[in-house]
Amino acid sequence: MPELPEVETVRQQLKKTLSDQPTVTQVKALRADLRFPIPELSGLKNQKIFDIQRRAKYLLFQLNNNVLISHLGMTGYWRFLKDEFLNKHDHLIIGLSNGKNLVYNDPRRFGFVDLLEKDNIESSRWLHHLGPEPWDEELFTAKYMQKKAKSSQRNIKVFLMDQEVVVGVGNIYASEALFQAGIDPKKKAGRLKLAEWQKLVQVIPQILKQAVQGGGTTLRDYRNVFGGYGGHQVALKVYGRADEPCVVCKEPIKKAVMGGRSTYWCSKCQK
DNA sequence: ATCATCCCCTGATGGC
DNA sequence: TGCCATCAGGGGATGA
Repeated sequence: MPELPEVETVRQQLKKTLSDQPTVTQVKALRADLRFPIPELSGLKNQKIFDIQRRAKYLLFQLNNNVLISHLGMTGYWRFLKDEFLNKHDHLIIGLSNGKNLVYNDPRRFGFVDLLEKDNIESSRWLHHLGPEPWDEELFTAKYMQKKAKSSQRNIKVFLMDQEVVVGVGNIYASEALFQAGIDPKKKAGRLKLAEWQKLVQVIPQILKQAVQGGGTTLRDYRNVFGGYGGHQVALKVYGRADEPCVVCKEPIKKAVMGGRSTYWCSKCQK
């Protein structure tokens, strides 16, 4: 479900809503596991949530002694519980000192939570292998990408979605970025010219930022913290638009499965 | 080292 | 209406 822009939207909304830095008063897991077992969370009690951060597609709840890490998988979302009514697939409730209850809902349970020790979370099992943030101008450079792709036989679409290469780009924004950069998704990553990497390195952060500004993309499941839809789906140029005319040249948009996922592109604009 | 495949799970949709 | 197949935005584990 959520790629970087959706997770970032949720982060910003959570951070704003929890700006009073509440203390955890109660934690209740309604089942034993999501994608992975839900760890013992009673230690969160009496810890203050003083910041909400993001790394890749992970949310990081910064507490006094721990970091609660949350991945939304395909269908996970956080919201604030109204009244006492629980929904189907509510799995985790975190009671807070400000009277709010934070709830995690995830129908497919591809998401998960874990509790990390505070120091060195970058070396944790969830984060240690991750590539640079696309907004990191120091690390996410054309040179870096070219080197990383040097011996890769994979096509560029699949390569861009590899979180070890660069984080946050999922299936939607990979197609969108390649359209914006004018690059054929079938092209082998190892054969891109430096100029093409430069274009991609410029376009990827741009596309992700625009999507955050649009409140993320809701195609089916994604909901923000207030239960609302994203707004960015209207701005997608190729994703989900098979057979529709290209917004630039009117050529019908192509669709094919690459790396097991639907990929959309314009065969005239992307070479 | 690199990469394809399988799999976790529910729900929406469309064809018959 | 029911039944069935297909598909969905992620990514860890496995093994070639």
